[in-house]
Amino acid sequence: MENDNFYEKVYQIVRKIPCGKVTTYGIIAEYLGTRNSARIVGYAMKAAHALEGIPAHRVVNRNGMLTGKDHFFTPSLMRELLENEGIEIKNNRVVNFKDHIWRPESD
DNA sequence: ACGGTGACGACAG
DNA sequence: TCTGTCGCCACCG
Repeated sequence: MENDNFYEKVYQIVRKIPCGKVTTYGIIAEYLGTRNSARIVGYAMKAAHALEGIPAHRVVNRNGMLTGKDHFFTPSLMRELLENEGIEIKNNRVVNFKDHIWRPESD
């Protein structure tokens, strides 16, 4: 279904991210056909904070860094949620980031 | 209606 | 390798 709302498109993808996996803003933007709008994806995630069922903590930047942690209720929440799912975080970064990447196309 | 803003990413030095 | 700069564009006041 063509949804004109860019945010909603982003949310639909983020909702699909499996437990224990992560993806990046750029991957989502690219999958939506707007490779240069990764920034907008991040902006959308900020707004997603108010919604339910959006695992925003599973979206990190291209380096696997938790750049959005400051936008959570507490800065440590993002890390805690990921660690609960078996993802190890070291120095604000996902350890073995490559092994945890999930892509929308593999859904 | 319009300009500033930003949970990014690519590239130059 | 690491830091700085620039382009990108939907949203909000």
